[in-house]
Amino acid sequence: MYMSQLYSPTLRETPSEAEIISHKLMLRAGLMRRSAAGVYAFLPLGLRVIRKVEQIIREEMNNIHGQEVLLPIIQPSELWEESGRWNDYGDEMFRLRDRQGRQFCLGPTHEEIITALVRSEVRSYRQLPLRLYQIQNKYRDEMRPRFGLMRGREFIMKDMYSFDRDNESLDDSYWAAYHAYKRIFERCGVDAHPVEADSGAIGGDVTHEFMVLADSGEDLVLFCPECEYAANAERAEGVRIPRYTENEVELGALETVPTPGASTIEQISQFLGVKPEDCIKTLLYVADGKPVAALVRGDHNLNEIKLRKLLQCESLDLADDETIFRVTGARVGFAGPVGLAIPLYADYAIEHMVNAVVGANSDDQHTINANLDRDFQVTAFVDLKESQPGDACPRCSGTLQGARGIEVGQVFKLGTKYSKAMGATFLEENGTEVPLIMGCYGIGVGRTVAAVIEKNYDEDGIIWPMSIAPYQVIVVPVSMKDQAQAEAAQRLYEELKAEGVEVVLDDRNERPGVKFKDADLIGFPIRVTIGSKSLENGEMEITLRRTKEKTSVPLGDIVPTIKGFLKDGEAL
RNA sequence: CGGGGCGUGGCGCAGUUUGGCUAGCGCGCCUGCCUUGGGAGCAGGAGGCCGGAGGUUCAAAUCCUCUCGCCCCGACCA
Repeated sequence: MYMSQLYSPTLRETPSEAEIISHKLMLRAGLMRRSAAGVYAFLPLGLRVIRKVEQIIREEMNNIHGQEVLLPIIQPSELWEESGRWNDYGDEMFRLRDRQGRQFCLGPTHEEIITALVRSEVRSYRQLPLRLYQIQNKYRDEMRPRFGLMRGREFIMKDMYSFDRDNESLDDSYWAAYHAYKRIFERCGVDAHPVEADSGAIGGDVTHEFMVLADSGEDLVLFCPECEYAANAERAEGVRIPRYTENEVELGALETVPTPGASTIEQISQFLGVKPEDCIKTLLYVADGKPVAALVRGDHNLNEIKLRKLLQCESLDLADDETIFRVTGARVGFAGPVGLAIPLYADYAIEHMVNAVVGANSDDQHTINANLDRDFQVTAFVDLKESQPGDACPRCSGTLQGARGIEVGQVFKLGTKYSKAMGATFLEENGTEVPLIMGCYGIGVGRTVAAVIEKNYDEDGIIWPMSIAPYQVIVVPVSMKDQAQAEAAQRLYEELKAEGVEVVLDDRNERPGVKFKDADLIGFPIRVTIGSKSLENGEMEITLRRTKEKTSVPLGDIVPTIKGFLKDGEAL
């Protein structure tokens, strides 16, 4: 490809729309352009990178006996009604109608489609296991698209779905995908750490997310430096520490004190001169229409996912003002466990609190010296708090540390959630009809590209790993006006192309500084510079993008040297 | 959806508070000369009904109303 013809408009200045490094660089390097919020067009260089990542994924999926399919993006509502998600998905789903008024959606994911496809064809255990995957656009009307490819409303995703006859076989599928993922990200030149995760709306129990650690990540990952434990903070388990019994503690007298207008923990602790960790936060929820209370320590946050899982409910919302008044007899901010006649679930940490400050269930009043057993009982002690760095490791005696992570992939064991709902069954050897056991395995392709850039850049631009660089080499003659340079460049370009090297010739009549800046910005791993002096000495100069290391190489050795770099591309 | 901010040539911005006559600057773009190892220089030039619609006014980028779009922070997301 000639640089003079390449449609890759580079920008000197960063468009104001971009905030994080990968987004800025993708726009500046001319990889993509925005079309609407969370919707991007890929330009030739950007597309080449995307295609390379897809190809790596494809190879690794094929390796574990995945078979590629192409599924509809426009999906009929009926299938989603079968699984129950036509309602559950809510505003996040792009919905549309055809001219007859039939309802469709732009597929946010493809469990329904694939399950429908498989149920009509798979009849027997002899056809299992089956692993199908697709790489294509998905659509989610995100409440907040942001950071370029990081969170788009239209995005490219690889999804594999596995169908197995039993749990052992599902295990094989799951771990095959897990290990394929490790290879995929490694080949893409980025460290992605598997961490325990929550399965969210997709359902299922066992799941790992693959996280690229970067400050721009949207998730908080907690990991233990002492052992292997690593989890998304929303999933990380709390630890129940046994209650001391030997230590006698002086219990203060229960007393209700006025706290006018102090309804937040911060206000209360300030007003009463106590620490937030001496207060109990009483949160009222309505679960499937019934009120429940969740207690966490004042300095902790409640993890709603944990509460939802505990209650096994369909709907869970913070109680509205009216409900709170009905249940507690007070405004928001003055609820407490003492005398509250609804189920009370308390986080483990509550068990250790002595002489706590709690809401008095009466406007502008709190109760001090509230103590477990003597003043209130709870329905159960459970893990409810949002885990955070500094918490105890649930697996060993270590202390959890935190880091931001970009979720580039996730693997789930789905079980029979979809196959049962949609009647996807097969006949076992003994003739019984049972639902298929499913797993699903996603990778955000665009997000992976963004994550790679977040981890591979410098002040001059992108530093592509060789494996996914849009082109491997750029040949830069310092001056196109110099006949000898231009010809030597052209010759090298042809030679490299003939050798199968992906190469761009910067044939523009630009000053060298401009060419170098563009080459660095776009991030070609290898640059061959052809200047008059070195050429007279029968040499050219090879510069490696990542290290900025320059080597003068005799003309005859240029091609072999480059091929050598390509062979051990990981080093770049 | 709640809070904040921004829409002015392709990109980055000034001008808006205190309306005023041909709407500016840098970069990029076009032509010519010149230059060629890190985004050169000189000269000439093209390109914007100031997001859109109403309104106020002798006069609106500037004031008022309504809209549309985008970005950031936050709210059970790959």
